[in-house]
Amino acid sequence: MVGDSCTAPASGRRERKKQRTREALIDAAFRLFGEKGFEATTVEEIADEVDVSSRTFFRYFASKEDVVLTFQDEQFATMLESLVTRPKSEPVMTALRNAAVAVLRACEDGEYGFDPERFSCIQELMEHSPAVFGSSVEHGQKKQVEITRVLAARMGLDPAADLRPHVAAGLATCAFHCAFEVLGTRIGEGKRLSEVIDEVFAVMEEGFDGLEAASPGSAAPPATT
Amino acid sequence: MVGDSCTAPASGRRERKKQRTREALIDAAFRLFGEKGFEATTVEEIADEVDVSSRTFFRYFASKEDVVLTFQDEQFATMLESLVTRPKSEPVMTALRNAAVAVLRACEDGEYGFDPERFSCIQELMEHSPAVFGSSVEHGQKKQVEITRVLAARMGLDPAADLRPHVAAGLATCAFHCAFEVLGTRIGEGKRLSEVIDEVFAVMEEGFDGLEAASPGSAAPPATT
DNA sequence: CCCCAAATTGTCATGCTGTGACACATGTCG
DNA sequence: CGACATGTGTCACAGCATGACAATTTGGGG
Repeated sequence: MVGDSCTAPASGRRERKKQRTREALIDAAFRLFGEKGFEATTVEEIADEVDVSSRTFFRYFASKEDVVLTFQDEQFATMLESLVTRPKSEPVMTALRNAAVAVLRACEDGEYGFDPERFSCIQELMEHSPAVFGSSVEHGQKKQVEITRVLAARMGLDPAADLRPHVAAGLATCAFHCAFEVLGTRIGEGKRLSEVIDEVFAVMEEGFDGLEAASPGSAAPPATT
Repeated sequence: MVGDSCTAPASGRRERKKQRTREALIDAAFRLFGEKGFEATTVEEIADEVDVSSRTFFRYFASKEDVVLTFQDEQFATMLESLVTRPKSEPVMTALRNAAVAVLRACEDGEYGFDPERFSCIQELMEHSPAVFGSSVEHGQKKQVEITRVLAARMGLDPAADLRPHVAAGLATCAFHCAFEVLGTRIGEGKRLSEVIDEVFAVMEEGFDGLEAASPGSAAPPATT
């Protein structure tokens, strides 16, 4: 127990099987969610589809929502990576904006390991299923503290002593929520999420009252990566 | 059915009794939540305390969380009222800031119908109970569209055609989340929520990168009402 | 006063989520 | 192969939430 050297010590076979089961559960879940909707799909049905017991499902996922959240976690991790990669010369909001746009583009275009089809499926779920929407918002809010940490480091501030990293991280989360909400209105029709979030960040930087507070330096263009 | 003249047509008595039951349920719920925590309290216990069946509880509240959300709804309504009262000369963010600070002060000081004790009780619940926190965030996100409507009207914009009211409303929601989160860290120790949210708005207006983007006109002081 | 109609409530039944306990079997390693 | 660990199925159970129906209370008239 002391010398716990390996992260995935178990010999390959077991681990691979678990991974396959997990993937199978995710696939089955998304298929059923797509066919019958999230609420109308029971855990038992998902488990049956993969031929495991319901109990086993809950050994892989803490809840039905967790299957969907899994994905959000990956996006989130990618966003964080993208964020730390941004040159320190960029203003904070610009870095956040570029990181956000980058990760959404990746999801939409299937770069990295992302599956565009599943991405849009999740968007559907978020719009039509309150439970998914709710848990996603909640989860995002919890994850926000990680953004705060990264930003604090980037800004050279102590998150326990300065509000700014918290607010900056909050604005990023807010941008996602806004973009998502707008996507469901007439403004967002036919637009891609990455596009909309870019516009949201633009509005944040420009301000609301006429042209009163148009920022000086940081009117950075969308960035090509 | 056509000439539906009355809002509360039912003869006063019935209505009053229902109201009493409702209040009793809320009181019992908060008392138990305070004693044993939210998750450890079952609906049955709450109902028993008031001597009604569990089934009846669910006729008054859609869920256990709903008891807490009831409150948030009142705060929200008050905030909206406060917002429409703000002079149109104020910049949007200033109006939001003043409205937010006003409603939180009211909660803290027991103005209007607010109960300060219950207010702080809810804050406790939000910090210690994921379910409450989650449903609150979710609920707030849903209510945000109402802020968007009000702001759009104030700004003279069509919310279906312009991003700005959506973003402004999002920033307000974000300010609440941030303030709340910060309250749990060392920065917020001993501070009142109204104080913290005021600071959060200040940071939003000032920007993050040194003094680079300090806003010109709208550095409004906290406002005394 | 008494009966009718409407609203409120209790009871019962049911489905689903999520968890704990325990036995079984399957993979792992010496 | 044998000892051990790990994953899985089964069973049991608690809690949330909802539908259906009967019983009760309440309010309004005749």
